[in-house]
Amino acid sequence: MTTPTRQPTSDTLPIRPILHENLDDKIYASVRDMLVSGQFAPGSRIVQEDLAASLGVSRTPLINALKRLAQEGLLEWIPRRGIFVRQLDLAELISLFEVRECLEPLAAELAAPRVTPAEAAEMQAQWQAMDALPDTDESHRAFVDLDRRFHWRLIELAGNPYLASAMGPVNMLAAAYLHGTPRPWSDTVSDHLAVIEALSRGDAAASGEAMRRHISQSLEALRLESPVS
Amino acid sequence: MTTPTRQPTSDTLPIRPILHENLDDKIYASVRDMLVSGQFAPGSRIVQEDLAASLGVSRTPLINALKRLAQEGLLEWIPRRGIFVRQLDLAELISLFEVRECLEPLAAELAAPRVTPAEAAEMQAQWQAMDALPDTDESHRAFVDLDRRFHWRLIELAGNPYLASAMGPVNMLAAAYLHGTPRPWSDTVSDHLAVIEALSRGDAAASGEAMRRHISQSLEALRLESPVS
DNA sequence: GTGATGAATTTTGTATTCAAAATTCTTAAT
DNA sequence: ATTAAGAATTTTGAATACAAAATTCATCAC
Repeated sequence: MTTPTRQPTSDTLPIRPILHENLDDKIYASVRDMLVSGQFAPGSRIVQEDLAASLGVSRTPLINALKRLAQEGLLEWIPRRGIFVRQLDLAELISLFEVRECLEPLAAELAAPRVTPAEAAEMQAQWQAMDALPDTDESHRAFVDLDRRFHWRLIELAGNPYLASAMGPVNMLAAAYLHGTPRPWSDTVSDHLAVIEALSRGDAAASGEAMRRHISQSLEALRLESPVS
Repeated sequence: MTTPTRQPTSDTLPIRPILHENLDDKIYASVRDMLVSGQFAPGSRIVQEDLAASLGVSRTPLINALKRLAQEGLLEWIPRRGIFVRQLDLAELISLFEVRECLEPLAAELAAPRVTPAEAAEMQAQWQAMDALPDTDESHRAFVDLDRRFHWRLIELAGNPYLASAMGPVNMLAAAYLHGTPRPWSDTVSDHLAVIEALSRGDAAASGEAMRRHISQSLEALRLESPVS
């Protein structure tokens, strides 16, 4: 550290974002995970003080986290009334997938020229392995997890921060409320492999198109489903 | 009030969202408008206590509002460092328009079957009137305002809450940082009239396509622009 | 027994307070 | 004169405190 690279002093954005984690963020992540993994009964009320106590923090940072979750749609905050765990009906899930159908292909298009051959090969291997797995609870979890990581990775690769922040809540809600896949595994796997194939060729249009087909088929399956899973 | 329609009592979502405005929301709206109308120097730092004092509120609700604005991308919140007014460069504006190019056509598609002939006629009249206006500062404001209302109305008509919440921040950022239109007025007007024509026919595909052309041409114009307006 | 009225309790919304971290300013040394 | 070190100040992060609103509970009238 011989060069004390001076920070720009005032009225300028410091260079590095820094990740000085504060309590808000930790509580946010923690409550979000509880919600996504279904640890609260849908529709149930959250009492600030109780949850604060059970997390061992004060109400102040908890409120910040809850406000954020409410903004993202996982909670419903009704002023002077209370905070409730959102419950999505089928119509809302469909609305959610209409947005996904639009944004996921964009992610794939933008990601196509940025995927390295090595990463494409790795993705392909992972999904091919998935196809061989037995239908246990364990592999179900692995499947859902790989699915989430796959879609999120494409968004990262796309390198468009506004796409990422638009997709964040959408994917979270989808994860929280879609506890079973709407279609058989093997269909999902072959869809993903088609996307990966197009990505590995760096073909943006084909990648987007393959992704659009994938999501729109999930959407079709949803439209045929019964009200609640 | 002879029928005291009892609210569902516990562990259920009350029926109506209610709009019991709290300080957070009022401060949020107020600071957002200040930011959008360019009342803070881009990149400048916001000191919580100063702003709280100038608004006549305490830091607590202000912080909530600022957190929300940071999440939406209008502010940059760096923990233990400060809060700064975001400054978008051209690359970020382009990223923003890539997302718009994707979502606005969806809004138009979904809105098409829901637009009444009366509303379509009104929109058409408004935009035709715009075309005749002289190039003054006054009519510039009117133009920007009508543009914002037009796009937002389609999103409302689309009736997809997730589309709306994805578009909210995107449109706000676009409004905040796009202080001039990237293309000549008359082009924008004819684009919009084309969209309205398709909408009035209830043709979802054509509406979406017209909207996509509109946004993608703005995007093209942006790509040719110099770094800052 | 049913329903309404009002008191008691709970819970939220906001302000205030305090400690920890960062920045700025001052002073001293080379 | 320039740099470095340390003290003073500012500002943020988080807890606590308090008032206003809503809910619950108990009592009483019919």
